[in-house]
Amino acid sequence: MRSITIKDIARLSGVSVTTVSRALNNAPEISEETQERVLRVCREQGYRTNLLARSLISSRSHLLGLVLPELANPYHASLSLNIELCARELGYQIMLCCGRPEKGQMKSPFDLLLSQRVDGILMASTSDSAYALPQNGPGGVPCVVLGACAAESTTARTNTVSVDNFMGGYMAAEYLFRLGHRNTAYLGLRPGSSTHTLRNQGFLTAARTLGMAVEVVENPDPSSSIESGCRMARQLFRRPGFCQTAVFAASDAVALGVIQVADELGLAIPEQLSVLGFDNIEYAALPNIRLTTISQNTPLLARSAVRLLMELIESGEDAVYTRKLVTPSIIQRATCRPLSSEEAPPA
Amino acid sequence: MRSITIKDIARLSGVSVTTVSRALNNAPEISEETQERVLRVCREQGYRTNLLARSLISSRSHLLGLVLPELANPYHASLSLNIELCARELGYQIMLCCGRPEKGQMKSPFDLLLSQRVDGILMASTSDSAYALPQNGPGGVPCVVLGACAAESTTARTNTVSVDNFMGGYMAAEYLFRLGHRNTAYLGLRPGSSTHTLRNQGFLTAARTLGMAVEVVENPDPSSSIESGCRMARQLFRRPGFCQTAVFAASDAVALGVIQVADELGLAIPEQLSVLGFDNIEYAALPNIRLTTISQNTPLLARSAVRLLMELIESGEDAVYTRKLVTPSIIQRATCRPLSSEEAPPA
DNA sequence: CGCCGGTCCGCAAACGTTACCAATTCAAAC
DNA sequence: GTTTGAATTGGTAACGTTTGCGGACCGGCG
Repeated sequence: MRSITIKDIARLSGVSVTTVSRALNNAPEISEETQERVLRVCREQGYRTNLLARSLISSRSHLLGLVLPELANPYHASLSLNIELCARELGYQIMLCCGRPEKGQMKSPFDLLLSQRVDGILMASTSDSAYALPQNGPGGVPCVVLGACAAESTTARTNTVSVDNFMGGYMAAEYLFRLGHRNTAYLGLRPGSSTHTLRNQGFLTAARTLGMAVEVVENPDPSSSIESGCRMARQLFRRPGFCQTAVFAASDAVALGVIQVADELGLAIPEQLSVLGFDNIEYAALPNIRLTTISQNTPLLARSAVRLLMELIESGEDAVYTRKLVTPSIIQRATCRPLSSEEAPPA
Repeated sequence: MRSITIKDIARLSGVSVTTVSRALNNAPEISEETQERVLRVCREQGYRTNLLARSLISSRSHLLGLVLPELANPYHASLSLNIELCARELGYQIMLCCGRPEKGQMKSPFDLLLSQRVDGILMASTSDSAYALPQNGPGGVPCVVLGACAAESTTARTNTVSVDNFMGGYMAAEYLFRLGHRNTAYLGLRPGSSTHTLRNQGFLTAARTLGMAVEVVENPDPSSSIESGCRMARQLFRRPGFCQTAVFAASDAVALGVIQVADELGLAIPEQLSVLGFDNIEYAALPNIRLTTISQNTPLLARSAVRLLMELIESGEDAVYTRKLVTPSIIQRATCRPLSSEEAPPA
């Protein structure tokens, strides 16, 4: 059951192990003839490099650790997938490790990954910051934190890649303005969260520049969900003098709440009200929802993170910390419509 | 930047490397006193075992390869998460590898994983069976195929773990019968797919036993989706003498289509029609859907698969192939209601 | 005193690679 | 004819562990 090694190949093709190694890594100092012969034997025997041994001696494992929060949402799924894909293209494998650091006697994800001698760590941020990175990085290898919440740790000594939430908010306002809307509402997320703050600021900044009115509705709940979207929508619709023709929900979950309430109240979307979301979660694409929304562009996010991590690994740089912002894009579906200029806002 | 090794510890605590090794693996042939001393030095120095070296010599990497299809859906996300969790509890790490075997010059996932010397491979089945396993397993290490479609490869020499689709169909019929329904419909999946066949057979078998009428609607499309659900629903509702009080949709996607069409036609759910799905996809839990459905129980599925793979690894058995079926469970939400016995079916 | 058994420890060989340094050949240059 | 140099190859020491075997020490027994 022993798998065949470089020694076997050497014996079988009548050369030394060194030569076999050279043939495999097509080193310059080997004759084409020998190389071909050796490689043929390798193929015949089904030889496979033992990467453990290679990593051991080169002290580079070409492994990347990926730390995920314990909950499985489509966002993280897509992130993981793209990360793996990009890493593999660049010659790296992904070692998975899902949250829950101190459950029972289990070691923390970081310890495990470091023991496996990963070359770097990619960490999808959790809102639950119960376990953040150890103070000075995970200890020895570079680390990139990835995702929206990463912005919160703006002072920490970490490398982060996240969506540009400010820009997203800005784009939302521009988009609605271009459609002709002049009276809009912003429905927020968990108050104080950086995601909320940035998207809000972006939206308000653009609105101010463009001269577009914004009614801000604060999220009453500690966490934002469809339910809190419902609550905010009801509150908005019942305000005296409600005249908004479009709402920007700071997350798709909130947008779904808005749609639900509008449905209940017989408010037609998009005829009477345009709704714009943020995140492009899977639900948004459902045929009976078709939510127009701002997409985080997970593939790009993933690629940027992997690239950054690569650079850190190659350079060995550990004194300078980078922060990348990825510009989101608008996914046009069916919940926003242009407003002709002579249309009066509803009473 | 060299990380500290067992040799450093040996030097620092004045013993041999052997002794340090024994202390770390708490071998019996070491005095408690020495062990404590060595371990203290390890802690002080922040020593971390180099698993590469350990794996190299023990020829057991405690690594499991996980092969996923290229598309990221919540089902696979949940699966991966649970697999990782379970594996870690049992002392194994997961090495991720996502589909797309022969894109460009990239090596196949299996080659990569085998080069990393994983102890076993877990493969989430794809409907796209373009790349199945190499004929005789992936070559050297045990492999478990996981997921619904796995049933199709019933003759192949593979170990599989999948949900018991027949039982699911059976449970569906029993459930609807117990609610009082006597006239039901079954809306199918891609014709010829094992998932469809088994769920259908299970449903029909139970219905026959119980004496419950079933109107079967075949899926017209090559792949089943919300749209095909819509089509089947329209076809059913327009049949002359339509009298069904409940439909069992063989997947949640199909069920969503049914709900949508019922909505359009003003057919109230669950008042006029009960709808039962299968899969418990994320959408099913949305507050404005609340689909009653049969759940695949991914955590259990994942655990079973990991357990099976472990057994195969430990035993070294490679001549007998196992097939595990996991019983699904019913998630009761809001789309099914009991029918009082005197209620007449709608005209 | 010699022997035995047990407890604790160290030496050195492995695991499958790569890297450094030398050795060999052969042709061209002096 | 000797030197130089390039091209190709081989031997061997690493990398950080684990493991088999043997040695040292000690207490107890005949």
